[in-house]
Amino acid sequence: MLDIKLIRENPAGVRDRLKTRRCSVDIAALLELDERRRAAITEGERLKSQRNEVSKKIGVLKKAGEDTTEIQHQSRELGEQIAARDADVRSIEETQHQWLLAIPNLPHESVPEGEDATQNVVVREWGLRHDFSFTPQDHVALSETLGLFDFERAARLAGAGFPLATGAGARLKRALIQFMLDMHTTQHGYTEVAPPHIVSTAAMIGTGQLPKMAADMYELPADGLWLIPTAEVPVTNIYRDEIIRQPLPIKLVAQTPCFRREAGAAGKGTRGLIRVHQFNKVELVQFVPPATSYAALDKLVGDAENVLQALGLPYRVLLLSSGDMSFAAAKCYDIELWAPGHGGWLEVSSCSNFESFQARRANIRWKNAEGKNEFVHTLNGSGVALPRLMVAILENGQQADGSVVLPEALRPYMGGLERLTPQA
RNA sequence: GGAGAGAUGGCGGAGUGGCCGAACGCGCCGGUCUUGAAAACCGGAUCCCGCGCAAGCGGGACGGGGGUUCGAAUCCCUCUCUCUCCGCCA
Repeated sequence: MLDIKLIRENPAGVRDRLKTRRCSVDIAALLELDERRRAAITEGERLKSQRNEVSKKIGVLKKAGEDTTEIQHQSRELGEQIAARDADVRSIEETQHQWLLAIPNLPHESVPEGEDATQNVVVREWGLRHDFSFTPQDHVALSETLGLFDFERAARLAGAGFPLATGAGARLKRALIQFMLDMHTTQHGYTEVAPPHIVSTAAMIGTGQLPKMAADMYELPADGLWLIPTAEVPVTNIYRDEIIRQPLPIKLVAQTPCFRREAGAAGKGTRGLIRVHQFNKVELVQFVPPATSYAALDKLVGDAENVLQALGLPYRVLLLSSGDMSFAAAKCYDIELWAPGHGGWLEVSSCSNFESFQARRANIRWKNAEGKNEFVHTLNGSGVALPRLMVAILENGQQADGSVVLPEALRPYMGGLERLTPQA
């Protein structure tokens, strides 16, 4: 949520920056509404001040045993006027609040202006995309011969897009989770948390999924709850409505399933594990002092990259253009893995600085150096998402004989196994 | 799911209709004393919003929301959460 004061102080600047993400807001109308809101508040407070005086007088007169019928009548009338003013204020505030909730974050000045993903900027590339002496297979074919996933039978359980890992595939998934959590907690300074996978509407509003993304999420209407689309939601909301007293930054890592309806996304290019309704993801979340949030973002991207480097997988880092960023982000880097069988890059991580956008929605503050309450900056990034990571491991590690050589760093988590071999 | 108890400032804990934003204790900040520290003593400190260049003025907040009343931390309703007991249960 943007600060209405910022909009008031620099309406043209806000409008222009929103325009770079193809969002146009009627700033003038919003400010006019704000004008009305403040006028109603001022008038209501003037009346309340009057009533307070009159009430005080009633107390004094009663104590003196005097008649207060007339003055009580006066106070009651004031009360009625106040109630009317308060109703105005509430209704205007509600309108304004809904309006502000629907406005995306302002892009940071370092974000390249662009219409969409085609204007994203490749910041760096790491690792070698090696040539195969044979035609590389895609992960669906590989996992079939290796017996890692059963896509056919999985459809019986919840339909397409809900993968069923089997045997070494299930173990690989577990090993990767363990491997990544260990790395972030022991090398990057994160504290592991294990949050609920279901959250309230308030939590979804706090991180910005609602009201905009309702159609993309699984809802439990009987309970007013939602399945999380990412651990970002429960983990960021841990500190909702709180003034954080402990020293910042707070760095948390969580591994959870993520549920996404991906409505309308089925079809080509979504085979196997590429785009699924349920997947696991290791998520990094930080609460930092505003002054350090951009340095923290760079470091956060590095934390995710370290996972891929340790696994020896070729990747590239993109700086997203203003038009391609998600609703709440001020700046965002994507990390994409090279998938030779798929023949393209696969996004496995998205690392964003939300500045105070989420903190303002979720009301997360801290005591800054001057002892003043201030909204924190929140960041998060995948570290990393599992299905596409598995795709890359399989497709990059495949051999001519159909086996897959596992990254060395992963072997201790696979009971020393060096390679996945076809089932007899 | 049923019955009961409770929710007050950073923490503990008073306060049951009218200068209560809230006694008191702890903790915190500043000062005096001290070579330094502790102790003791003195002083200070909540947050949100509106108006104002500012000094400041005003409004609101005692878990959330609503109500009664001229006036609510205090009375009523409701929701949430915590605790105790019973039931159910992986």
